[in-house]
Amino acid sequence: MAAIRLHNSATRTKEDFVPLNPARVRMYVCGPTVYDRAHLGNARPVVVFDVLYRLLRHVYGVDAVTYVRNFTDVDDKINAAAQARKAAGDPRSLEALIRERTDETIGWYHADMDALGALRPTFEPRATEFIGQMIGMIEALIGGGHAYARDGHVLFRVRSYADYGKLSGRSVDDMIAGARVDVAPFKEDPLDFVLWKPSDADLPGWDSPWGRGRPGWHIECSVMSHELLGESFDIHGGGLDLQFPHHENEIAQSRCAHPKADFARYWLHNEMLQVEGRKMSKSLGNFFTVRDLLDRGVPGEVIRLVFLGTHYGKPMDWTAEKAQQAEATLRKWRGLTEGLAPAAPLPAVVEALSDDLNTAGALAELHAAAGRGDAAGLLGSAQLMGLLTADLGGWYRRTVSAVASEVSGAMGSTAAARSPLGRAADQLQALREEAMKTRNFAPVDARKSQLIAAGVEVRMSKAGVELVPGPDFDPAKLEGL
RNA sequence: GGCGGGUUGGCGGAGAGGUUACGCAGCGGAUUGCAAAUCCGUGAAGAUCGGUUCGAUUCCGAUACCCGCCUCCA
Repeated sequence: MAAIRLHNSATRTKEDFVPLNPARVRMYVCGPTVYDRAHLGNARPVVVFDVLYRLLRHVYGVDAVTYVRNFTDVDDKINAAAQARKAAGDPRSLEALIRERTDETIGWYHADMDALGALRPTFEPRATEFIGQMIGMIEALIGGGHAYARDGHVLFRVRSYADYGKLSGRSVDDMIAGARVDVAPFKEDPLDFVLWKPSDADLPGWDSPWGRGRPGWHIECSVMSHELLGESFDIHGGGLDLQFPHHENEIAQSRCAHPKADFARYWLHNEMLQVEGRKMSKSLGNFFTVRDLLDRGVPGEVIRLVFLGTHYGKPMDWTAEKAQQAEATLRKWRGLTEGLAPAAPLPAVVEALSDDLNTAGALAELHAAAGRGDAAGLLGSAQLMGLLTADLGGWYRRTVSAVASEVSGAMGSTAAARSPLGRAADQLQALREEAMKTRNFAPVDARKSQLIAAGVEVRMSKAGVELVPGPDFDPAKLEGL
């Protein structure tokens, strides 16, 4: 079995992955703040770490891997959404409105990520379910001299952790010199960050030794990873934008609260997503959600394949052209593998994935397998990457080709039972057989043009007629034919 | 301003100090009533300038350009 090698952000080198316990491989990935639909950028870490999850399950066994991805359901944007509904006259309590909003968003998130073929993590904890443990960890940090309470706030004392900045390659002094943010008066040091902050009456809050309040952002991940994975675990992942300050702060909290433990041993960060060469942003008008793409008819499997074409450590550019190419590739592969049983994943594919998730290299091996006609190997390997699975094949089955009945005489009673596309294929076949006798191909060409105009790909050969609906297929245009 | 990453053929995008990446597009051929699809074959690269080396696109340095983070966006 090829050893897995991963680029560890903490050491900036590619290292052999050696789990603390091969029978219990543990991975934590920072999940979404559930205030709205996931945008396309949110989907990248989901797909990246889904591939890693699948690889770890393949290597260590399905039951040997524990994958935790949290939901952040305490957040000012969530509060704002709930307050807006309350202001609009909703009689329910703020807590009920927040819960409704986060429940709804989590449902969307699950539906959208399922559509990308991402397996559900082993645990998906919500921050609000761990408030008590957060208060406990904050108290421990205060007790250890790593945090202090001021005016209802509790702040982490950054100077108390010597390695602060190590993960992201920053020095505390440089950051203070370049700081752009106004420093709150209750901070001992400009970089100290909030562990707990007070809530007034129209904000959600929990009772604590420091008054009614709510947790800061970073503490939840330290607490939930500790509760579900322990003081030391193997992999911690997330987007590169989280490296600082979020992950830096997580490390500081966790290592100060549990000084004898490693916390996370391998840090993986995926690079950001761009759209047509530019940062995705609302102001540039290129902002869209996963659901937007799915509704526009881009299958989740296509999104997934586009993502896997770029190594996770490099910025990925989403383009319409890539989506088209990916769809063509999947159409071809699904055609090759339809109805087959998957073989074991090809060693070359496992090897590529084991080399720091070289998904682009693995895809090249898939192409090679297709080229040499190893359809079962292609299928098994693709499924290891979450592609060509039964769950993701709906879009393909809906556009599966219609082949004309062998003999024109068979059209009679069976024609009515065939799909519109099947009937069109039968008709074209009949026209063609007639034309082969008369040598007048004009009627065939005319019908062919109509079908192409309806978004259908027309294939004619000695074997017969085959109609394949393309991405622009419009069944309504077949009606009049 | 501080820190980090990147620059590969028409496009996308990998690995490897010396040997074909791969996909799409292009070109040639097979096939086809014509096409499409499919199959076979094929040209094309390594931002710039230096250095190390027998040899670098691959290692080191500089320059240019691009991008990200520093603002509770993955």
